[in-house]
Amino acid sequence: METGPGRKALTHERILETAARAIRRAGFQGVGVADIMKEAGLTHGGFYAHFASRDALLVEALEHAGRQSAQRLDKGGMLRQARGASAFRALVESYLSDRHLADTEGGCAVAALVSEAPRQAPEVRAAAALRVRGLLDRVRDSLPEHAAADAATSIASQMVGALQLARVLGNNTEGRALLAANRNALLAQHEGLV
Amino acid sequence: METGPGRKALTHERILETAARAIRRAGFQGVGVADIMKEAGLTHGGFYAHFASRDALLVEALEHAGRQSAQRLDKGGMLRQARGASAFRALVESYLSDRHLADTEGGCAVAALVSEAPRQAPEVRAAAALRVRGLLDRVRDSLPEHAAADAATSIASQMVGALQLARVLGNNTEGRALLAANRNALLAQHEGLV
DNA sequence: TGTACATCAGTGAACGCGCGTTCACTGATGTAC
DNA sequence: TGTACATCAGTGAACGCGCGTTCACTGATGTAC
Repeated sequence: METGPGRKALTHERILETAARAIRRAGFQGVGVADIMKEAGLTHGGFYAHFASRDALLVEALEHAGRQSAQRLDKGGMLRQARGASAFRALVESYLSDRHLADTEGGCAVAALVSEAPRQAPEVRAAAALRVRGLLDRVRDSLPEHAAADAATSIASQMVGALQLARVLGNNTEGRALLAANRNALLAQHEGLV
Repeated sequence: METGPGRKALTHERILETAARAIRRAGFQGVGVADIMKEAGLTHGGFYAHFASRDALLVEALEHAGRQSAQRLDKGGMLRQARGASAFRALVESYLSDRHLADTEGGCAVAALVSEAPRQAPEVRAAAALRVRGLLDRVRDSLPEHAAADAATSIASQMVGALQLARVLGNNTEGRALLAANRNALLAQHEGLV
């Protein structure tokens, strides 16, 4: 195992990576400090050498998930755009994909955690609000300049809502149909823009 | 205090009423059996004379919240329609109102609990799926018959997503602006229908 | 009418368990001389 | 080159606490005779 300076930073990153997946999978309240440390291959005692508190971890984990989503969306978007799709179509097809429906753990943190966010400690809630603004920006960036000012807001709301409703219905015909209906409606609705 | 048959049923109802508000306020995992019983004016020991388990309470509480929302929407809708609004406009203005933004506890259970629902026990999750279908039906009923088949799905997704995103941003200018943008977009978009 | 008993909603102490957090310790590495 | 010490990431036992659930009990009411 690597030692010296840099080792702790690597461990820190590993805990964050684990936590970012864990909170999306199980919710803010669904995983404990000990679970996360164990999943990261450590014992729980060392936790407070890395984070001041559980809430501090949640904040950093949200930021980590945000960076990760940005990367993922960039990659997926470029692939789809290489196949000739507009930025907007690429975003919608990626966000409302069956893959994203199934992969809560590796997907958008906003969709995975929105309804819990308002109940968290102020710092955690603030980090979640940042993530919401980030998502709004992403949607805005995918739209052409002449799009209406409110368009990004509506589209983001619909995407987040659709993914969540589909997840409650389940990763089955019913859930996927809800997702497909939203995909079609969004693409048809903004046909003029793309 | 009332006695004899009927007393237990009244208490049961009171626990449900309390629980239905509590889960919307604090989330499925945010309130304990003892909290709810205390809030209902009882001690926690009597809980299992009313419900087989905590999950059984959650199921009944979701159903209760569903009935309550239906009533509330009916009432609000009729008021607005009496003032000349279409059923669709009444629904959108009520669901995406500043009042609903502020009143998580007394509002739509779907918006309050969606992202947590997929993580609950199968029975609870099934009850949540029922509530989602109920919401979809409500939206469908507010639309004229010639509306596109997918319209209700899109609209419900957007409404749920918008309310949640606004709640993360907060009951402030930013949150209310997001709500207003969604209201405007929805009403403008479906102008032909109403 | 009055007494004895059955019913049953609700009480409160207790259970085993897992949580977030603390802390004295270990043991491998880097540094001083 | 070899020895003694400092550093520090990670360990594991322990803490106080609140959870969901159980259960023997209370005490008010309804019923039988």
